[in-house]
Amino acid sequence: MLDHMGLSIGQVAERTGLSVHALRFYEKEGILAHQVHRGPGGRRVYTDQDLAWLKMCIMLRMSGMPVPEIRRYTDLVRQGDGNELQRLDILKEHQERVREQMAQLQECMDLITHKVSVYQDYVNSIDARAVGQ
Amino acid sequence: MLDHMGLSIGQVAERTGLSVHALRFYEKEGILAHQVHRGPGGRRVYTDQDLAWLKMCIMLRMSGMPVPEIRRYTDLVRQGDGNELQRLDILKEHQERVREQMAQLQECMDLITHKVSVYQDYVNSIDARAVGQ
DNA sequence: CTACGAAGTAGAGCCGACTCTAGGTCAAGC
DNA sequence: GCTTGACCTAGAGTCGGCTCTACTTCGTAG
Repeated sequence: MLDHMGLSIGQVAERTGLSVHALRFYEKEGILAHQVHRGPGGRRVYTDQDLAWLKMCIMLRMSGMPVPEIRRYTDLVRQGDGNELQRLDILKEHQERVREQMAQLQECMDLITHKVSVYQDYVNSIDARAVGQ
Repeated sequence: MLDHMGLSIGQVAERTGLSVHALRFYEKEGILAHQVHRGPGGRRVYTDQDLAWLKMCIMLRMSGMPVPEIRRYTDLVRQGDGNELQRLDILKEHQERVREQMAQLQECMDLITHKVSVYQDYVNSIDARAVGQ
């Protein structure tokens, strides 16, 4: 086992819920802010920062940001100071998309809730009749 | 053009936002409640009910219900009265998933909003400094 | 009578995001 | 010294949901 600082890919998989495959895939896709350090035998050693960054990427993915756009954002961060406005733009755009997505979902939810209550009433009325007999 | 009742596939595509390809695909996948009537030359003629059903399917898809599950639901409806409890189950399950999805999205939204405000403040502070010079 | 546009069918292709396979290295434990 | 298990790489495969292709058939307009 590695010493107390530095996590193996398996440990990161456990902590993030991603598969080791997905972790390697993300790395290949260039969405890790800084190159992952390698330990003996060429094994990946993740820092806590790597973990934190990954967790943010997971949030972005969960909310539907495509991998290539996460890479664009990551690239900006990697390039360092001076491009904060561009980073902000990406985030704001995504924020807008998430907002729309939530509105849509809410609309769907309203419809579903309506249908559920209609069916529930119907089912209840059938039950009541059965009991009454 | 078809007479006032009955829509062509193109008209349905327009009204639903789906492509004609997608409409044929949905039909092949069996997610139309009732078989689409055919007009002269074997062309599809959609009724207003078909349209309404499609719109509901679109809501279910938008909220992430997989096509096979929409089919399961559709099959129940096609089979007619007596299986309302099963329909209700499908809807309730989906409702739960949508609820979870919205909670997740909200979590992501909170993170993004936080990051946006941090970057916004930073960008503003840079601007202020530039103006002050 | 020719051309066009909108429809039809069957089936292949595409895209994104993983997921898995094959074959290999290495350290620890029996 | 052999097995096991976690890791490595490169690249192939999968899956869902369309999307597109190829080719045909109509009905109307020029």
